[in-house]
Amino acid sequence: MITNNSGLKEVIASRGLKPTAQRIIILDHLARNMKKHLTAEQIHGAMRKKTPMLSLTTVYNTLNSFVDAGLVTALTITGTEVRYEYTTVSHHHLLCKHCGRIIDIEIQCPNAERKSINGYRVDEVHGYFKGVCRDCMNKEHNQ
Amino acid sequence: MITNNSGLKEVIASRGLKPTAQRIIILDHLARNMKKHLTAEQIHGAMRKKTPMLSLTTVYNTLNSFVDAGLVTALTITGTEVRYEYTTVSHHHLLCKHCGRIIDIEIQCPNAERKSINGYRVDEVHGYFKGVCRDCMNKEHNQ
DNA sequence: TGCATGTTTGGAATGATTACAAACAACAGC
DNA sequence: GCTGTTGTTTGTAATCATTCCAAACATGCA
Repeated sequence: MITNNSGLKEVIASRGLKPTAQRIIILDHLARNMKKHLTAEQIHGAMRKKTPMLSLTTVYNTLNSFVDAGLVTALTITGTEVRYEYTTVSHHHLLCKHCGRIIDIEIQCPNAERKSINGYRVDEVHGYFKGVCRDCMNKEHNQ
Repeated sequence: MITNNSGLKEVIASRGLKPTAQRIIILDHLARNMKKHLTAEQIHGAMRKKTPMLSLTTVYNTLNSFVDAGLVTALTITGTEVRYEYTTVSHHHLLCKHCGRIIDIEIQCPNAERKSINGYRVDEVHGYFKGVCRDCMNKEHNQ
């Protein structure tokens, strides 16, 4: 298996999680597909080729551990399934109502880094838009 | 049944939907519980007392129609179930990770009214925070 | 070597939501 | 007042993402 796991082991351990083989390959896959916002099912499907013994339950367990540890962000935009993203910089998202894609949106947001609001403690900030992406608008236009 | 349905019929009709008895009582219930962010199940449970024949499927159908018509907002914050809100003014939300409540957040947001971003068409803007509400922080503190 | 703890596994269970087909209601044209 | 059409409601069954659970496994420490 050709993997460039440099650092991932340490990243996992630094959050207090055991860097097991399963956790490393899952985080590696997320790191290689940063813009894709994959579902647990998709991750499991992609890993199956190289690691057929990896169970779907382990994928769910691992993703939940990563989210709890603040390593990965869970996006609940669609309402039907959770999409996972390896966290780098805080940013917003757009869900295209036509093709279902989720697109990263780099936009100025004064609330993105807030740690408290009206006396509430804030741990996560999520901003997302629903609309139609450029590709789908062009398709629409050409019909 | 003491209902003040004044206007609801017209509101429903104005969006191109037939103002059936079921639709009116569901919208009435949402209008009376604006801050509660109810689930379909909760709405169905509350209506059952007065209207035992109302089916859960109808509640789902009705809410979906309302959301499609832009009359009601679907909140997919929790990731486990959709919560519905009778739309008035655009605002943000906070999900308390301890008690599970969703709280309206009135906050200045320069992106709340945007109709397009980077060439994408924007139909809905959602901003939400995950953290801990004041009540739960106090409880924590007193332990 | 043996025990303790945390992880993985697969199959079964759960729970929210949708699909489906039959019954129903409203309403236009006759 | 009847009849057909269209959209709505209903209940049950199906779907699908996710979690539960108990057994097998891995790791590391006494």
